[in-house]
Amino acid sequence: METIKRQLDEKLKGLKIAKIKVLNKKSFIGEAKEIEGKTVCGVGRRAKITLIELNNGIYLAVHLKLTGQLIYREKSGKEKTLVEENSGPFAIKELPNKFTRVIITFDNNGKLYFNDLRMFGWIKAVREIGEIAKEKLGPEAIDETAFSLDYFHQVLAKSRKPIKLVIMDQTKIAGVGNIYANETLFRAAILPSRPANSLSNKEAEKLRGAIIAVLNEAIRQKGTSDKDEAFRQISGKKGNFQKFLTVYGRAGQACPNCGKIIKRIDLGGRGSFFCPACQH
DNA sequence: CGGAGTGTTAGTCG
DNA sequence: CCGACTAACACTCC
Repeated sequence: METIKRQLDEKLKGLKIAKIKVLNKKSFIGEAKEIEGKTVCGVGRRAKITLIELNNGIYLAVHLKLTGQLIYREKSGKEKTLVEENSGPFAIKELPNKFTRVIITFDNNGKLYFNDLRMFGWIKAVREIGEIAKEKLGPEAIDETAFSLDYFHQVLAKSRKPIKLVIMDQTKIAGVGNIYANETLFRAAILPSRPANSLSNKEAEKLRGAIIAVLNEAIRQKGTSDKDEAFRQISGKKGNFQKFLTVYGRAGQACPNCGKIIKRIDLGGRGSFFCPACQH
Protein backbone atom coordinates (compact mmCIF):
# COMPACT_ATOMS: atom_id res chain seq x y z
CA MET A 1 0.00 0.00 0.00
CA GLU A 2 2.89 2.32 0.70
CA THR A 3 4.07 1.77 -2.89
CA ILE A 4 0.65 2.66 -4.27
CA LYS A 5 0.37 5.66 -1.96
CA ARG A 6 3.71 7.08 -3.11
CA GLN A 7 2.95 6.56 -6.79
CA LEU A 8 -0.54 8.05 -6.53
CA ASP A 9 0.76 11.06 -4.64
CA GLU A 10 3.13 11.79 -7.49
CA LYS A 11 0.49 11.38 -10.21
CA LEU A 12 -2.68 12.78 -8.64
CA LYS A 13 -1.48 15.78 -6.66
CA GLY A 14 -3.08 18.93 -8.06
CA LEU A 15 -5.55 17.12 -10.32
CA LYS A 16 -9.25 17.91 -10.15
CA ILE A 17 -11.82 15.11 -10.08
CA ALA A 18 -14.11 15.49 -13.08
CA LYS A 19 -16.31 12.44 -12.57
CA ILE A 20 -16.72 9.28 -10.55
CA LYS A 21 -18.37 6.30 -12.22
CA VAL A 22 -19.52 3.54 -9.88
CA LEU A 23 -19.92 0.19 -11.63
CA ASN A 24 -20.50 -1.79 -8.45
CA LYS A 25 -22.59 0.00 -5.82
CA LYS A 26 -20.96 -1.69 -2.84
CA SER A 27 -17.51 -0.57 -3.92
CA PHE A 28 -18.15 3.14 -3.29
CA ILE A 29 -19.64 4.52 -0.09
CA GLY A 30 -20.37 8.23 -0.22
CA GLU A 31 -21.83 10.96 -2.39
CA ALA A 32 -20.39 11.64 -5.84
CA LYS A 33 -21.22 15.34 -5.51
CA GLU A 34 -18.96 15.61 -2.44
CA ILE A 35 -15.91 14.76 -4.49
CA GLU A 36 -16.62 15.84 -8.08
CA GLY A 37 -14.99 19.17 -8.84
CA LYS A 38 -12.57 18.82 -5.93
CA THR A 39 -8.79 18.87 -6.22
CA VAL A 40 -6.36 16.31 -4.81
CA CYS A 41 -4.09 17.90 -2.18
CA GLY A 42 -2.02 14.77 -1.67
CA VAL A 43 -2.15 11.06 -0.98
CA GLY A 44 -1.46 9.50 2.42
CA ARG A 45 -1.76 6.13 4.11
CA ARG A 46 -2.88 4.72 7.43
CA ALA A 47 -2.40 0.99 8.01
CA LYS A 48 -3.51 -0.61 4.71
CA ILE A 49 -5.81 2.27 3.81
CA THR A 50 -4.84 4.77 1.12
CA LEU A 51 -6.10 8.31 1.76
CA ILE A 52 -6.63 10.62 -1.20
CA GLU A 53 -7.02 14.04 0.39
CA LEU A 54 -9.27 16.56 -1.34
CA ASN A 55 -9.32 20.34 -0.99
CA ASN A 56 -12.76 20.35 0.69
CA GLY A 57 -11.57 18.34 3.67
CA ILE A 58 -12.91 15.05 2.33
CA TYR A 59 -10.70 11.98 2.09
CA LEU A 60 -11.23 9.26 -0.46
CA ALA A 61 -10.22 6.29 1.64
CA VAL A 62 -9.40 3.12 -0.30
CA HIS A 63 -9.03 -0.39 1.11
CA LEU A 64 -7.95 -3.01 -1.42
CA LYS A 65 -8.53 -6.00 0.89
CA LEU A 66 -7.32 -9.18 -0.90
CA THR A 67 -7.84 -8.52 -4.58
CA GLY A 68 -8.12 -4.78 -5.09
CA GLN A 69 -6.02 -2.77 -7.53
CA LEU A 70 -5.64 0.94 -8.18
CA ILE A 71 -4.47 1.52 -11.72
CA TYR A 72 -3.87 5.00 -13.10
CA ARG A 73 -3.80 5.76 -16.82
CA GLU A 74 -3.24 9.11 -18.41
CA LYS A 75 -4.32 7.69 -21.74
CA SER A 76 -6.92 5.03 -22.48
CA GLY A 77 -5.97 1.41 -21.83
CA LYS A 78 -6.04 0.63 -25.53
CA GLU A 79 -3.58 3.33 -26.43
CA LYS A 80 -1.12 2.33 -23.78
CA THR A 81 -0.92 -1.43 -23.41
CA LEU A 82 1.40 -2.86 -20.82
CA VAL A 83 4.47 -4.49 -22.31
CA GLU A 84 5.06 -6.76 -19.36
CA GLU A 85 4.00 -10.38 -19.73
CA ASN A 86 0.58 -10.80 -18.21
CA SER A 87 -1.84 -13.64 -17.59
CA GLY A 88 -4.62 -14.61 -15.20
CA PRO A 89 -7.51 -12.59 -13.83
CA PHE A 90 -5.27 -9.86 -12.43
CA ALA A 91 -3.46 -9.10 -15.65
CA ILE A 92 -4.01 -5.56 -16.87
CA LYS A 93 -4.77 -6.15 -20.54
CA GLU A 94 -7.58 -3.69 -21.02
CA LEU A 95 -9.19 -0.99 -18.93
CA PRO A 96 -11.84 -1.05 -17.77
CA ASN A 97 -12.05 -4.83 -17.43
CA LYS A 98 -14.64 -7.16 -15.91
CA PHE A 99 -13.31 -6.50 -12.41
CA THR A 100 -13.37 -2.70 -12.63
CA ARG A 101 -15.75 -1.44 -9.92
CA VAL A 102 -15.12 2.32 -9.87
CA ILE A 103 -13.57 4.75 -12.36
CA ILE A 104 -12.48 8.23 -11.30
CA THR A 105 -11.75 10.63 -14.15
CA PHE A 106 -9.60 13.70 -13.60
CA ASP A 107 -9.51 17.04 -15.41
CA ASN A 108 -6.38 16.00 -17.34
CA ASN A 109 -8.45 13.09 -18.73
CA GLY A 110 -6.42 10.65 -16.62
CA LYS A 111 -8.41 7.82 -15.10
CA LEU A 112 -8.02 5.92 -11.84
CA TYR A 113 -9.45 2.39 -12.07
CA PHE A 114 -10.45 0.54 -8.93
CA ASN A 115 -10.46 -3.14 -9.85
CA ASP A 116 -11.56 -5.71 -7.30
CA LEU A 117 -12.30 -9.32 -8.22
CA ARG A 118 -13.79 -10.40 -4.91
CA MET A 119 -15.45 -7.08 -4.12
CA PHE A 120 -14.32 -7.01 -0.49
CA GLY A 121 -12.54 -3.71 -1.00
CA TRP A 122 -14.08 -0.24 -0.97
CA ILE A 123 -13.63 3.45 -1.55
CA LYS A 124 -15.22 5.64 1.11
CA ALA A 125 -15.65 9.40 1.06
CA VAL A 126 -15.08 10.46 4.66
CA ARG A 127 -14.50 13.67 6.63
CA GLU A 128 -12.40 12.09 9.33
CA ILE A 129 -9.98 9.20 9.34
CA GLY A 130 -11.81 7.85 12.38
CA GLU A 131 -14.76 6.94 10.15
CA ILE A 132 -12.81 4.38 8.15
CA ALA A 133 -11.64 1.74 10.59
CA LYS A 134 -14.03 0.40 13.19
CA GLU A 135 -11.35 -0.09 15.76
CA LYS A 136 -8.47 2.16 16.65
CA LEU A 137 -5.32 1.51 14.66
CA GLY A 138 -1.96 0.92 16.29
CA PRO A 139 1.27 2.74 15.42
CA GLU A 140 2.61 2.33 11.90
CA ALA A 141 5.08 -0.54 11.75
CA ILE A 142 7.54 1.47 9.64
CA ASP A 143 7.42 4.42 12.03
CA GLU A 144 10.37 3.46 14.22
CA THR A 145 9.56 6.12 16.78
CA ALA A 146 5.89 5.25 17.26
CA PHE A 147 6.53 1.49 16.97
CA SER A 148 9.09 1.61 19.76
CA LEU A 149 10.65 -1.43 21.36
CA ASP A 150 9.08 -0.33 24.61
CA TYR A 151 5.63 -0.25 23.04
CA PHE A 152 6.22 -3.66 21.41
CA HIS A 153 7.16 -5.17 24.79
CA GLN A 154 3.90 -3.88 26.25
CA VAL A 155 1.85 -5.34 23.40
CA LEU A 156 3.54 -8.74 23.65
CA ALA A 157 3.17 -8.96 27.41
CA LYS A 158 -0.59 -8.57 27.14
CA SER A 159 -1.34 -11.49 24.83
CA ARG A 160 -1.04 -15.24 24.82
CA LYS A 161 -2.20 -15.41 21.21
CA PRO A 162 0.17 -16.75 18.55
CA ILE A 163 2.74 -14.07 17.82
CA LYS A 164 1.81 -14.07 14.14
CA LEU A 165 -1.76 -12.99 14.91
CA VAL A 166 -0.51 -10.25 17.22
CA ILE A 167 1.81 -8.64 14.67
CA MET A 168 -1.00 -8.80 12.09
CA ASP A 169 -3.49 -7.16 14.47
CA GLN A 170 -3.92 -3.66 13.00
CA THR A 171 -5.14 -2.30 16.33
CA LYS A 172 -1.76 -3.19 17.82
CA ILE A 173 0.63 -2.61 14.90
CA ALA A 174 -0.56 -1.10 11.63
CA GLY A 175 0.59 -2.26 8.24
CA VAL A 176 1.74 -5.88 8.60
CA GLY A 177 -0.17 -8.38 6.43
CA ASN A 178 0.03 -12.13 6.04
CA ILE A 179 3.00 -12.31 3.67
CA TYR A 180 5.15 -9.93 5.69
CA ALA A 181 4.18 -11.53 9.01
CA ASN A 182 5.45 -14.88 7.72
CA GLU A 183 8.63 -13.37 6.34
CA THR A 184 9.49 -11.35 9.44
CA LEU A 185 9.02 -14.34 11.74
CA PHE A 186 11.34 -16.42 9.59
CA ARG A 187 13.93 -13.66 9.64
CA ALA A 188 13.65 -13.39 13.43
CA ALA A 189 13.81 -17.22 13.76
CA ILE A 190 10.55 -17.32 15.75
CA LEU A 191 7.77 -19.86 15.24
CA PRO A 192 4.49 -18.19 14.19
CA SER A 193 2.55 -20.22 16.76
CA ARG A 194 4.57 -19.04 19.77
CA PRO A 195 2.43 -17.26 22.39
CA ALA A 196 3.21 -13.55 22.15
CA ASN A 197 4.05 -13.30 25.84
CA SER A 198 6.57 -16.15 25.59
CA LEU A 199 9.01 -14.08 23.52
CA SER A 200 12.19 -13.05 25.31
CA ASN A 201 13.29 -9.41 25.23
CA LYS A 202 15.97 -10.39 22.76
CA GLU A 203 13.44 -12.09 20.47
CA ALA A 204 11.10 -9.11 20.66
CA GLU A 205 13.90 -6.79 19.64
CA LYS A 206 14.89 -9.06 16.78
CA LEU A 207 11.31 -9.35 15.57
CA ARG A 208 10.73 -5.59 15.68
CA GLY A 209 13.91 -5.10 13.67
CA ALA A 210 12.80 -7.75 11.16
CA ILE A 211 9.38 -6.12 10.73
CA ILE A 212 10.93 -2.73 10.01
CA ALA A 213 13.60 -4.19 7.73
CA VAL A 214 11.28 -6.47 5.71
CA LEU A 215 8.68 -3.75 5.15
CA ASN A 216 11.32 -1.28 4.03
CA GLU A 217 12.85 -3.82 1.66
CA ALA A 218 9.42 -4.64 0.24
CA ILE A 219 8.81 -0.92 -0.31
CA ARG A 220 12.16 -0.64 -2.07
CA GLN A 221 11.08 -3.55 -4.31
CA LYS A 222 7.73 -1.84 -4.93
CA GLY A 223 5.52 -4.45 -3.32
CA THR A 224 4.88 -8.19 -3.53
CA SER A 225 2.98 -9.79 -6.43
CA ASP A 226 2.93 -13.44 -5.41
CA LYS A 227 1.07 -16.35 -7.02
CA ASP A 228 -2.06 -14.90 -8.60
CA GLU A 229 -0.30 -11.54 -8.79
CA ALA A 230 -3.23 -9.46 -7.60
CA PHE A 231 -0.96 -6.72 -6.29
CA ARG A 232 0.00 -4.19 -8.93
CA GLN A 233 1.73 -0.85 -8.96
CA ILE A 234 -0.47 1.93 -10.29
CA SER A 235 1.02 1.39 -13.75
CA GLY A 236 -0.25 -2.21 -13.71
CA LYS A 237 3.25 -3.63 -13.31
CA LYS A 238 3.99 -6.24 -10.69
CA GLY A 239 6.08 -5.56 -7.63
CA ASN A 240 9.41 -7.36 -7.18
CA PHE A 241 9.53 -8.49 -3.57
CA GLN A 242 8.07 -11.94 -4.39
CA LYS A 243 11.55 -12.75 -5.73
CA PHE A 244 12.92 -12.39 -2.21
CA LEU A 245 10.31 -14.39 -0.27
CA THR A 246 11.78 -17.05 1.96
CA VAL A 247 8.85 -19.01 3.40
CA TYR A 248 5.52 -17.53 2.31
CA GLY A 249 3.70 -19.86 -0.08
CA ARG A 250 6.63 -22.28 -0.06
CA ALA A 251 5.26 -25.25 1.85
CA GLY A 252 7.03 -28.44 0.79
CA GLN A 253 10.04 -26.56 -0.57
CA ALA A 254 13.50 -26.35 0.94
CA CYS A 255 14.29 -23.69 3.53
CA PRO A 256 16.72 -21.23 1.92
CA ASN A 257 18.73 -21.24 5.13
CA CYS A 258 19.06 -24.92 6.12
CA GLY A 259 17.38 -26.95 3.36
CA LYS A 260 14.73 -28.54 5.57
CA ILE A 261 11.18 -28.62 4.27
CA ILE A 262 9.01 -25.53 4.86
CA LYS A 263 5.77 -26.34 6.69
CA ARG A 264 2.33 -24.77 6.51
CA ILE A 265 -0.13 -24.49 9.37
CA ASP A 266 -3.36 -22.56 9.86
CA LEU A 267 -3.40 -19.68 12.34
CA GLY A 268 -6.50 -17.56 12.59
CA GLY A 269 -7.61 -18.94 9.24
CA ARG A 270 -4.50 -17.73 7.44
CA GLY A 271 -1.75 -19.73 5.84
CA SER A 272 1.29 -19.70 8.09
CA PHE A 273 4.62 -20.86 6.72
CA PHE A 274 7.79 -21.60 8.64
CA CYS A 275 10.96 -23.64 8.79
CA PRO A 276 10.65 -26.18 11.62
CA ALA A 277 14.43 -26.24 12.01
CA CYS A 278 15.36 -22.55 11.85
CA GLN A 279 12.42 -21.11 13.80
CA HIS A 280 11.91 -21.80 17.52
C1' DC B 1 -16.70 -31.99 -9.80
C1' DG B 2 -15.67 -30.75 -4.71
C1' DG B 3 -12.98 -28.50 -1.50
C1' DA B 4 -9.23 -25.68 -0.21
C1' DG B 5 -7.00 -21.64 -0.65
C1' DT B 6 -6.56 -16.63 -1.71
C1' DG B 7 -1.84 -9.64 0.12
C1' DT B 8 -8.55 -8.58 4.95
C1' DT B 9 -11.47 -7.31 8.49
C1' DA B 10 -15.98 -6.87 10.85
C1' DG B 11 -19.46 -9.19 13.33
C1' DT B 12 -21.32 -12.77 16.33
C1' DC B 13 -21.33 -15.96 19.97
C1' DG B 14 -19.81 -18.32 24.15
C1' DC C 1 -12.61 -8.64 27.59
C1' DC C 2 -10.73 -12.90 25.19
C1' DG C 3 -10.71 -16.35 21.55
C1' DA C 4 -12.91 -18.98 17.87
C1' DC C 5 -15.46 -18.87 14.03
C1' DT C 6 -17.86 -16.89 10.00
C1' DA C 7 -19.33 -13.96 6.31
C1' DA C 8 -18.67 -10.67 2.61
C1' DC C 9 -17.34 -12.75 -2.87
C1' DA C 10 -15.17 -14.75 -7.17
C1' DC C 11 -11.97 -17.33 -9.00
C1' DT C 12 -7.96 -20.91 -9.52
C1' DC C 13 -5.78 -25.05 -8.41
C1' DC C 14 -5.44 -29.87 -7.21
